Amino acid sequence: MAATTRALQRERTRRALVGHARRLFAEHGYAEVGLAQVVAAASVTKGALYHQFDGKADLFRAVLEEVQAEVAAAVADAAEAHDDPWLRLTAGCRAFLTASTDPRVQRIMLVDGPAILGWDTWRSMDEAGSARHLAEALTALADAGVLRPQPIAPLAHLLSGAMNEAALWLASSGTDRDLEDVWTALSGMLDSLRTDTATRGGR
Amino acid sequence: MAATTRALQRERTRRALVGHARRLFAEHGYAEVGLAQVVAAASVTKGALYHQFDGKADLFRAVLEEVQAEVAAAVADAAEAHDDPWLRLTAGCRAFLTASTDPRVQRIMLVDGPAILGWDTWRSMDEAGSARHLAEALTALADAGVLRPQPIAPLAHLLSGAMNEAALWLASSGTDRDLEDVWTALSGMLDSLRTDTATRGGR
DNA sequence: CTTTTCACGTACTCTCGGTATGTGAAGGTA
DNA sequence: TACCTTCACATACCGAGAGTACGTGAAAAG
Repeated sequence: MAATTRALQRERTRRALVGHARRLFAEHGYAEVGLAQVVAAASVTKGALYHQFDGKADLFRAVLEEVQAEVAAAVADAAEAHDDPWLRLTAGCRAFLTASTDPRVQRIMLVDGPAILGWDTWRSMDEAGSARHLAEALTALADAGVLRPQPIAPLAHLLSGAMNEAALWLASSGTDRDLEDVWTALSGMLDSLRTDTATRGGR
Repeated sequence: MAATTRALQRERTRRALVGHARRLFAEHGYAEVGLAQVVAAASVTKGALYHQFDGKADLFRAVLEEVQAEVAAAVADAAEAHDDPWLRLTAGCRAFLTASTDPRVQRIMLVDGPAILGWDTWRSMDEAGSARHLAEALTALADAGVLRPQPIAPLAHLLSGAMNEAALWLASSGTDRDLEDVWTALSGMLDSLRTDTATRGGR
């Protein structure tokens, strides 16, 4: 296929646009960033942007996809470091909490995302990312009989929402102490889902 | 005091603007609604709007305050119907879930709010509303020894986030069955916070 | 009755997302 | 290698909508 010059250039331009847009959106918020700033930072013009994307919202969507993919990868890495399904769940949750506390992630993924793309779209994108790992981990535990029999979807949404909000709070006023307190409380919630009532280590 | 003609007229105009803006914002979303539509619906002009508000975002803030006040009132009403602190908590949570499932509330309070005003501002407004009732209920239970000793703030944020997300999910694809499943799962989480491990009735 | 204030209307500006069109190099074809 | 097509952009422009400057008439003050 020759790795055509055109395809390479196209990909470089796209990378530049997404990269700079991501930085600007994260720093100032979607509404405060003009396309003029983005194309200037990427050293291209609006023509290039509209050749690659359908518009500002579509550019944001590409940025969000990248951010969510990275968070999902962090969650997956943390989970795959363990064999025990329960540890996979807790390690994944902790990794999500850590990754989502990054301000560069938050504004894009948790604040602007739903408002720009609509909640339904945001939801489906989220479930293609880290939320899928959560649902899968819960399903595996339910199948293994570790969790009390119950519908998974409502549980996954409750936990996902809890972690999203906690991450925002931690980034806003969070100390290391707050992170540990959140984790203790969240661990307690997770433990309460188990069939055995014994509390496993919180840390 | 005399209830001046001017003050009355001013208040009527403000009411009209907030009321119609609320309906339009809820129906189409903040970004899709122009100020021209709002002032036309309220039968005034942009001059009136900018005389009463600092701009579009400030108008939205007034709308959000009204919505949050109503939700908070619903929560407070439900809680005050009970004397037992635990029932006050659960009834308040259930009321919040019900009220927040209304699409007219969601888009303004849960989706657009944080993005338009910024998460910090949205958070402080939320804590002046229903989130305050949640924190107070939890504090009362902790003081009474019903809850295991633990920091309240992280817990309140986890629960608040869980309910926000659950409400959005319920409105999006929710049946009555889903509502009950969410409530069962949430009740389980709340129960797990108690000193006694006995599970009280979920309904 | 004069003067000031205030609530609002009118007309304008200006930023910014989006579009229509031009252009030159890459890549296929004879 | 001459020609033609495609593609990845650049340039110039348009329209919508948020925000502003200024005018006005009725209410309140004196």
